[in-house]
Amino acid sequence: MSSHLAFPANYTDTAGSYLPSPGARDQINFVHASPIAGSILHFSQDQEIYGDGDNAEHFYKVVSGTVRSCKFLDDGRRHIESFHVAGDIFGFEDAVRYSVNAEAVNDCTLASYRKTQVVDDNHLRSQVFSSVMRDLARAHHHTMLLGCKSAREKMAGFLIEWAAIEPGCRAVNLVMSRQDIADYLGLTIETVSRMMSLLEHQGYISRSGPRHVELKNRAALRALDA
Amino acid sequence: MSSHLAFPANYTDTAGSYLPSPGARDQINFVHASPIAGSILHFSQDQEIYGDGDNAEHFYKVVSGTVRSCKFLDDGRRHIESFHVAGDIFGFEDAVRYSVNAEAVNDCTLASYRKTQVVDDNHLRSQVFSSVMRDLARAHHHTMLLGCKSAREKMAGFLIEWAAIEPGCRAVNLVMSRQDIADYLGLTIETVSRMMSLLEHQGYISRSGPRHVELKNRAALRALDA
DNA sequence: CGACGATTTGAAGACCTTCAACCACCGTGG
DNA sequence: CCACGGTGGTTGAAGGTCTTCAAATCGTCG
Repeated sequence: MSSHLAFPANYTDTAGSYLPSPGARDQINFVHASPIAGSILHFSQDQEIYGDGDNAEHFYKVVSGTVRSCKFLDDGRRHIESFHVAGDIFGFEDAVRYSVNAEAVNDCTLASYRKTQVVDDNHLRSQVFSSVMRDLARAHHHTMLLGCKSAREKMAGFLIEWAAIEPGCRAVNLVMSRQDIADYLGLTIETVSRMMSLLEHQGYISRSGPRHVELKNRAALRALDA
Repeated sequence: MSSHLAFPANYTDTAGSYLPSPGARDQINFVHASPIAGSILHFSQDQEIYGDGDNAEHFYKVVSGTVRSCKFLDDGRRHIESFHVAGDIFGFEDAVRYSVNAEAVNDCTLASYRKTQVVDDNHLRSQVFSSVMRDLARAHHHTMLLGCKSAREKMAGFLIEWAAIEPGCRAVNLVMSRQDIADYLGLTIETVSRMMSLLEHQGYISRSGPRHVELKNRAALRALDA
């Protein structure tokens, strides 16, 4: 990726939401409806997709499952930058090498593309651009969660984020571990756990298993978020 | 911005750094060397450039001065998303309305463009795309600062970020107030002040006035950052 | 000089973390 | 069948970091 990567794209304005995967469903449908320009890959839980420092020749689109982008500090601290769900594109970096690790949160199926493919494929290019804009909006929302929120507000914001993935339904299925949530929110697993219990005690949510949360009062949660 | 915004661009891979304004100098030079496709505007300190919710028809390039993008929460808390310095493009949003406020940190000069201009102007489009990719990388770095760093490390990271703006020189001129720094780092002004004193006491920096900092040991600061 | 805002410093308290123990779930194997 | 061990999650108590509230100092501009 030395110098010129042609990047023409008719991009569709997605009325940018900061929430995960607005339009994710459409994109899933697209994957199924159209021939996929990339090759299909499978990864099992916690498997590395690429590593910080690897050659960033490819980027990926999630067909099914969930992927985390994370970074490790020298002393072992881990920071999760983002989660990618079905329809999301990730790994398209403006650099020779990846700056993060990408790992499968659970078993997942990905379509892989070469960065050079965006030169010829208008539709793909447009999707990549939309994806980058969406990532930017999400990253900004993430900085707000991390920068000026209490633990309870962070937890509420996280749940609202994930509730948006399945818009119809009140139940949120947390596919990631408490450690993943903690490293995403800049908390410890104990605090995450405590905040879950607190939100339940305060009537915001109810739980039927650690990873299955029902939102009892979405409006109130959203108020904590914004 | 209803649906199709043509977005073809030959973008140059800037070997993406997360630090502020890699290539800022080139872009400044470009501003001076080429006819500016946008109209020139001036803003005085603390003046609003646009507000959260305004129509996002335009975007801007900083010619001189510094701009902050920030968001206000209902209860008055403020979060600073990013600072934009000479050469940076900001306000190019994938939505009908801005999601943040943009304000002049100090007196500044901007070039303003309509979003539709990117359709015809290849060079501008390319710059916008590079800018978006750079913003994304910076936002990710910002989430890391906020998410898994102590106050001292945040302060060090911030100084390193600003030192990169004037790469040659050891002295950093902080154009923004302590409150701005605090709202960017998710700290209070008192903590920012204390960390400045601490870093000075520990020999990382020395100060000749509150906003003029000399980095005595850049390598050590960088170690705190990464 | 004097006044005002910005910054620094101090002391007490809140929130989150750390360290530790406990619980729930699940597959294995006796 | 139940005992056992392992993993992931929850809860409790003590401690540390950052915040809050308050006061002092610095800098700038009239």
